[in-house]
Amino acid sequence: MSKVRVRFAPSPTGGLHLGGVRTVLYNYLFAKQHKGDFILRIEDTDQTRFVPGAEEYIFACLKWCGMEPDESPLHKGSYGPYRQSERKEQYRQYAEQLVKNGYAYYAFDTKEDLEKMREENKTAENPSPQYDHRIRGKMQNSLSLTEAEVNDLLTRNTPYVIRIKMPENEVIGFTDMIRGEIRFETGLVDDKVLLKADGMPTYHLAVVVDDYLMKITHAFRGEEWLPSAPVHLLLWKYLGWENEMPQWAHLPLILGPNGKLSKRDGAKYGFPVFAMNWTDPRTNELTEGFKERGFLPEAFVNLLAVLGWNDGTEQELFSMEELISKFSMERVHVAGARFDFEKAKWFNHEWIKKSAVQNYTLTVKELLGSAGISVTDEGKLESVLELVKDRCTLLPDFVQQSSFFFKTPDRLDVDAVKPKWTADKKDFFTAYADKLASLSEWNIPGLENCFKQLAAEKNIKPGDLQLPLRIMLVGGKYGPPVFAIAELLGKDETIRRINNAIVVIEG
RNA sequence: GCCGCGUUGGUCAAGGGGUUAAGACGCCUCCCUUUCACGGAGGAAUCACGGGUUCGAAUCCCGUACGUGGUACCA
Repeated sequence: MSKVRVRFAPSPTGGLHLGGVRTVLYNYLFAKQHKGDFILRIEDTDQTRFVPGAEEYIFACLKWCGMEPDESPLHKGSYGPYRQSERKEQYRQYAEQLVKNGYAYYAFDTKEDLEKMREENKTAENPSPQYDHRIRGKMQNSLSLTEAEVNDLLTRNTPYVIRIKMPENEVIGFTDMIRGEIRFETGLVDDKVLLKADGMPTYHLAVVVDDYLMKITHAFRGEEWLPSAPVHLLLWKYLGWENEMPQWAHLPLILGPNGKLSKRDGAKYGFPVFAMNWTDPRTNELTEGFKERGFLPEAFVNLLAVLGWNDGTEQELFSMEELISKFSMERVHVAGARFDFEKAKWFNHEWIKKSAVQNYTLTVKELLGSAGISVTDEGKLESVLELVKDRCTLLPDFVQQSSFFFKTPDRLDVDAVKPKWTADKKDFFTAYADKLASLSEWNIPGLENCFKQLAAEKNIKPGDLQLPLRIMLVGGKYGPPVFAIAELLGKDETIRRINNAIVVIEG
């Protein structure tokens, strides 16, 4: 069997959203599992939709997710170029070959002609008339015109497209790796444009030609492509490559709160839809990314992998390596899956807990930096992160959970203490600060024993003193166990915070 | 409208003729912890509907409804 080769073929028109990343992921997993190649091909045949920066952005997203292509415009391979715009000259010959063999034809209809045709044939029962076998005889094309007329138009450089000639009455089908047998009636499909007037191929021609030329063995794409599958099927056949056609799988859609997930949903419901922040260079509109929201790439990949796939066991947390060995296209769910941001957050929380803190120390350090807290002692940062990671769902949560280790709180939640504040308590804390100064064992048991002994001496329940101490050190009602905080804060800082807090509370 | 694909709890889902219909997220209760979490123990679903086939159907077949995608010289 020949080497597995799969491809992801985005058009560089904007951000890369969830569904796109999942398509990449399934391609990548399949390729790596079979020791095959993962190819990135840029489908930039629509020059009117070119967006500067979009291609670089796609590479950045793939890199962040840990899915490097084996071949791409940036990774050398023997099947380049990997941008369809740079392959432009290759497509025409295949389109012409189809015309010559009677499988396609020239069409000279202008935009206005097409509009007119749609307008005239539009009825309540048929709101969107197609350019198909019933209509083509009435249009301006090499099927309806005489050879002389066609030659005349051609010599006068009349713009034309090449359309596939769909058979009137055939049934064509294929076996989808996920869905099984799928059939279509060719008479119901329109004569899709294969080569545009500007000489660029449409997706339909380009995908077939390039998949063939690049020796793609398996083609995975979104379910939205299923309706045009008969066109591609016929093209493989008409071009004489039927035996080399890749195996296909059409991946289920990822849905938003209502309907297909769109970037608008993200803005509307407050969750990211793109892998990374994307700013549209034309409108300057920013669409939030999972990365910037504080997701770990491991979590992002994990949650995407199980949105539509599972291994049949109860396992939910998978590393990339596990996914590579366990993934199977046959176990991909057929139905679309609704994206649930709450569950997505759960995955991130789990990955924060299970990862070594070194995995995100740098990111947290940057987050703290932009919150005005500069960390110089990275060893301490790591200890802090280890201590607080159970309480952090998204990376930015670390800012609140760890700031007070590096910076004396600006504001104490005195309201949490004042109502129950007494002279006895003031007395206790004054004495505790004193005793800490001479404490030899600066560790959790030492701090706690000292605290409890003193509380017993003063005849106060230790429980009544814990919250005030927390407020003194943290500023609020949150954070890890209070003696663990004191331990990391160190003797001087702990004593200073207690004494300062007494003044604030008394005032 | 037509065509394709789909339909198991709010969500992700296992299960593919005989099960008390797994598990996870979220929600609720309790335990742990006199912070917040983590962790632990519980609670809540007759598998869209209607017909078949069968001794028996969430599982097979047909229909209906609903959802979703396509119906561009966009991908």
